[in-house]
Amino acid sequence: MDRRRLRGERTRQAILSHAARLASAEGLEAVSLQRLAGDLGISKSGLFAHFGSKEELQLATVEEAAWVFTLEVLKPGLSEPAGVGRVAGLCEAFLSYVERRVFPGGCFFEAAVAEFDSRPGPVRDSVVEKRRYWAASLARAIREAQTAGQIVPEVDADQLAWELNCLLIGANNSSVTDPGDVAFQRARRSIRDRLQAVAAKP
Amino acid sequence: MDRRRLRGERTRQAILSHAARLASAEGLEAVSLQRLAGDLGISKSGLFAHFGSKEELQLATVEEAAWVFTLEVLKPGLSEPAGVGRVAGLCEAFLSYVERRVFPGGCFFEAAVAEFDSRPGPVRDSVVEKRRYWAASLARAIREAQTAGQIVPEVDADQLAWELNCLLIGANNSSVTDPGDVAFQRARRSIRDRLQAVAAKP
DNA sequence: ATACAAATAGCACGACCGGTCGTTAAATGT
DNA sequence: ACATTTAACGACCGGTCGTGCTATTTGTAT
Repeated sequence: MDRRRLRGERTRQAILSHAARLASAEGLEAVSLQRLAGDLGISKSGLFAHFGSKEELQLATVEEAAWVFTLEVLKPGLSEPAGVGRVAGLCEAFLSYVERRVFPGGCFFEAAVAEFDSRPGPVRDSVVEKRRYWAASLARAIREAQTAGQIVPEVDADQLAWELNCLLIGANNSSVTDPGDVAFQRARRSIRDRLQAVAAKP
Repeated sequence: MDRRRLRGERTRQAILSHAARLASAEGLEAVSLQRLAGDLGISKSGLFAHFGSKEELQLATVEEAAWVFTLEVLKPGLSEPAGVGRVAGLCEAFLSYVERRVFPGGCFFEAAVAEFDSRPGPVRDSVVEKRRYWAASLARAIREAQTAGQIVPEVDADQLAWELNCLLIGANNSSVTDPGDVAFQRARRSIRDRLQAVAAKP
């Protein structure tokens, strides 16, 4: 029946979860089958049987990370009602996701895109697409806030989304380099100021 | 005498130059001795003899990249007289350095820090230190502009430097993902607007 | 021209890589 | 109870990695 593959599905999930967390810190390519299998206490061949190739494992890892990102960032961010609150909510959800170290190495996709940006192939395409979707979500929230009259219509939504995303990614990068939470303070302050500057007068 | 090592010094320079360009695109760890030697038409052991270990090769590569960065970004940026012009000059020099693909994979240090941020060791330390020096240079230029009365004294120089750096790095990241020069347009626009907003009235 | 040291090449090593194989043990269907 | 499918295993393959050790070439001073 449908419960037949339960056992295999569970180990597969465990593999992908661990692979995503590991890859965020050490890179997708650095996660070898041997290392992964050793960490999980299973054999390399047993692990490999779940995926036809290393590339398919990487693809599945990206999908797993996307699922986590949706759950941890997009869902809580979009739970805010449309408007500046939703824009701020998305930003704060991202910062919290980085700060709580949902992935030990910071944002999974920033690490992955840095690793694969100059390496064409399906893995790169998948990562880039996910990243674009995030940027588009941010831009859409800004446009919603404009039609709601909470952000002045003169601002270029895509430009503002790009700027906010730069600050978010900058916080992610700084947080893995600098100690303490100074990076998040800086990002929150910049984002607050930036949103206030474009807020429509009531 | 002192010219005896000329031959060796030249090949060493060729190795490091190629290694830095390669590493910016594919990562420091992905640059294998075999690949490097093959590209340069020399033997692996002949190449290896110039450095005692792979780590020393990586360290030397970082130093080489730092030298290039100084020449291509810091020097032209700091040639502007102190003030907002110097701040803008540093930003523009960085953008130009990325845009002209001095390193094929974009800014060498952004690629390197993303790869080594979660991998303690001398390579990481070196990269982080270089990056910090750049951020400090930017902050110093801002403070100079404040004492020159060209930027209002209320702004937090470190905060502004962090923001500008985020935009510069964002342009670097976007440029390897998105086609065309939209990333640089966005960055230049954001930086111009940001500097105008903090400019002291004449 | 010869001697000598620096620069490079040749070669082999152990470790690890992704990947394939046949086999075993457990779960499932009848 | 038995037959079949699935999950996991251990051994192994060819290849590449970084790294030593030794030979050979090459440039220069005498």
